[in-house]
Amino acid sequence: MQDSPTQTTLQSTIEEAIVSGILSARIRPGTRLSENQLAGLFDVSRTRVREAMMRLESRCIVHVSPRRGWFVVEPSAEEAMMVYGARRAIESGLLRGMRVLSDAGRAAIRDHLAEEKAEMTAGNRQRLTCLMGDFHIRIAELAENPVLTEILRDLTARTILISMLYQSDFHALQSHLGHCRIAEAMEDGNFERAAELSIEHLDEVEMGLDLTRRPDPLSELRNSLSLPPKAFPSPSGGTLIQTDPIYKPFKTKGK
Amino acid sequence: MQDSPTQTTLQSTIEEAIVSGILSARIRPGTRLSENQLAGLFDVSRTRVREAMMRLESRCIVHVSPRRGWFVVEPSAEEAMMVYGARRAIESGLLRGMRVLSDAGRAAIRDHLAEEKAEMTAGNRQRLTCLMGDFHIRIAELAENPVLTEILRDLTARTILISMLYQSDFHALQSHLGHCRIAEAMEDGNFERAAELSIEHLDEVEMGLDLTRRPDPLSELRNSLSLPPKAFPSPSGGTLIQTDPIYKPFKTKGK
DNA sequence: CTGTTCTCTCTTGTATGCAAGACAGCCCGA
DNA sequence: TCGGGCTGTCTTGCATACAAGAGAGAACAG
Repeated sequence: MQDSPTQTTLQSTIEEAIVSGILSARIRPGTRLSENQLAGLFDVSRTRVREAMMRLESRCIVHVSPRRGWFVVEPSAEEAMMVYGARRAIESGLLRGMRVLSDAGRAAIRDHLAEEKAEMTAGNRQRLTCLMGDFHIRIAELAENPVLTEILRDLTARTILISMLYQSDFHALQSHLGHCRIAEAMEDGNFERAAELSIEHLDEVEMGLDLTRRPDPLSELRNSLSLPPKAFPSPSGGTLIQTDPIYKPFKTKGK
Repeated sequence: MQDSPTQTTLQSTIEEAIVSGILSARIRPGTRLSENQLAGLFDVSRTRVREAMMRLESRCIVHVSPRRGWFVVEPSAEEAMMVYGARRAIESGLLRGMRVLSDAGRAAIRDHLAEEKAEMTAGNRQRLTCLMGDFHIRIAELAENPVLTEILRDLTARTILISMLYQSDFHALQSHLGHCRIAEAMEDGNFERAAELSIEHLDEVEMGLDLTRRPDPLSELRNSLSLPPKAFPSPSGGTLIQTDPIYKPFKTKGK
């Protein structure tokens, strides 16, 4: 009766594009996603764009303000804490439940850490944000449980949005070291220790956030003036969706 | 910018109705959900029904077979194991991360266990299935983390579908005792023990499934003949959505 | 009786059209 | 100079129309 045995949730192209845009920190929280623009970009009608948006909304990645538009979520401080809390519970539970680390898994982790290290010297913040999130997805993949992986992928997307909002300065080295410690414990086969370390790591990252800061109340103004976002250099170009001002200047009284 | 601080995912009425129908074991896996019928029932157009379906699909609760219809998912054996694996990781991680059990929480658990006990003597299997699932949602609520609660609610829904498919006989007493043990450990403040017990409990339940059995390959035929499902008495009535045969008899050459 | 083809009706897939609301800018009065 | 209403243009919300595919049943050939 089921079409595919594993039933991997097939996403629409639009959905994938937006999620991967967030996971790679190319799309900022609060970005407006216009149905018409997306429909044009992907050459489909608004109907299918809306379907993608509905799905993204149920994954808490996108949010609609009635008759104003769709926006990438800007998690509140409270929500940020919840997301970190959830990740602590899930990732630690996942690690503690592991029994063996396969050779392939060991290799994947090593490769990932090497990449983190390499990219740290390059210092590309956007790329680093993406990598730091990816580590946790890699870990989830080790458990070979697509259900968990999918859950953690969405939480990672939200985490990346959170760090774009609240992370004043980026402790890449600290994160990297945290990841190394977790990996070490895993290589030792000490998954209980790895679980504890993952909690510590997530605590550290959460502590590094400035949750008192309002999520950039000036972002709208900033966008309207076409200024670059606060702590980020303006993207080099080629972004799928630019963070446009909400309302572009009208054709001054065209007819 | 955000409309609500906690941003609780607001579901459409249709979505809620279907999920709650599953959580209360009134809707069986494989049930066809016709867009037209739902549109009629809720007095809206197909558009809104489809939106609800899209959201449910992204939550792995519903599944579309192209141009045949929407169906409540029938998780495969493999998927069933993944769901249980995910629940083990998440629920144990959640419990192990708890620090205190509030008085309100203690009361909620006690009330729930009492209700389980009461309903066991009554022996209403449908109601019991619902209660047994609810226990885990109650636990999630104790952590006061809506993100986790939502994740576990969806996993619980899928679990209920799984048990409707694979649970040959219903070990309500066994489940109830497992819940009692977990609650006891929590009341003692021994959350580590509670976490271990939750893993054991989920293992037990999973072991109680007959995953070798194909998910009722005759269900379609059975429905077409309007026979009651295998081990369940036919619902007393008042169900929101009846498990209709896929194709009702046509008006014999109406025109 | 059995298998094949055809037709007809149902289903979802997708685009489109219209309505209602939100906001920017204008105009005007104080 | 400032504030309040008006208007126009954008947005999403929602219903509807039509296209395309899937399957049941009828008709028919062997």
